[in-house]
Amino acid sequence: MHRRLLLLGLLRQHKMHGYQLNEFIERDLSFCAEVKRPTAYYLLEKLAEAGYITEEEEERRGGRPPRRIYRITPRGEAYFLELLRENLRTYRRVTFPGDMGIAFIDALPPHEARELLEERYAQMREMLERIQQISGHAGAPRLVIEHHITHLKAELNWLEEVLASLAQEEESAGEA
Amino acid sequence: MHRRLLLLGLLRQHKMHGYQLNEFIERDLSFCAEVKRPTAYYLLEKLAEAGYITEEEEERRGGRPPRRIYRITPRGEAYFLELLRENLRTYRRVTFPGDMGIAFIDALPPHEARELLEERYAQMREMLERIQQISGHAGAPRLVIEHHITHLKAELNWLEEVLASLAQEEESAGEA
DNA sequence: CGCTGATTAGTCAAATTTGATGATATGAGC
DNA sequence: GCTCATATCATCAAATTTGACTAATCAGCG
Repeated sequence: MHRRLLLLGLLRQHKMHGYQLNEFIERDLSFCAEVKRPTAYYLLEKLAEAGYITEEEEERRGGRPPRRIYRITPRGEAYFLELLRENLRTYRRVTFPGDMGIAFIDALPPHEARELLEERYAQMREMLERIQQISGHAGAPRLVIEHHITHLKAELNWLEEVLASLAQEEESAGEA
Repeated sequence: MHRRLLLLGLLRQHKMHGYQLNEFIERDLSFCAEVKRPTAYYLLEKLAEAGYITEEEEERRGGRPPRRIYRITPRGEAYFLELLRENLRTYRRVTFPGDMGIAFIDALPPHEARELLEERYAQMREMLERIQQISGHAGAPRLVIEHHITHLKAELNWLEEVLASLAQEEESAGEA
């Protein structure tokens, strides 16, 4: 449902055609939202079927696919608020794909595990910097950016501890 | 791929039939892994097709569906290590469904938003406690539990700030 | 001008994921 | 010894998600 909420929330601000919507999501929200192009078109169709948005076809010059302009309806507005309340009210836990590796980390020698996780660590640092850059950039919601910054800092801290404990394992293995 | 890694990782420890696997995932790993029953069966089939695991049918008394025992193969072992290295090496950003609500929080009066988020906050606290309980419980990987604890604490902190800023908005709105 | 690479706009087939369901067995309580 | 709840073992149809693709227009340039 959070994807529908996103689409409705954006259409609520301005009517738009699909491409615009996707551009915006990819450029400004890719750091926090995961909605690929075809998914967005799929959902737009669903939302239109359900009467939450309207599709108007706009003639385009040439043989290019005509673009469709989506606009939220009053029912869509109401649905948006419903989804919004539901979203704010409930906590949905996230799962970290990266945890699966951690769960089986003992399958590798500590030395190798540490090297691999150091690459991961570097990528997390980069991501943090990229997000801190966005801060100025309008279009991205401030609170969400701050959320991701908080989150990434916590992730970095945790990973530092893991790395430290791996270093210790290496040491005691070296002694033995 | 992280789901395949999980299945292979578990089968690497013991051969198992699908039901057992699913039981374990639901009971001990649901806090960190999201793999529903049918998904697991689907992936087991795929892994078997690819030769990473073998399926042996075991006759069951009565008319119950026969259970199939899955066992990892040497190729599966190699594939597991490949997936494990890849998983440890790369950072995959997570997206928070709950951010979509935050992004549009201004659509609600601060007062209502705060009330809703307070419910969310309570659920997060509960989740934290539940995870802290697991700590003793064997079967769940320690590092992953600690990861989630770190994460949840950071989430709680962040949400407290959001709540505080909403309270402030309410106040200044009250004055006006 | 004619070519190349980017941009615009959206579609399709295929892979993945899940809610709902089936059918039997086992155990607890009466 | 009967009934209802729960456990065992999965499958199916339907919804969702995405990688790959089409096909036209446009901007730059030698």
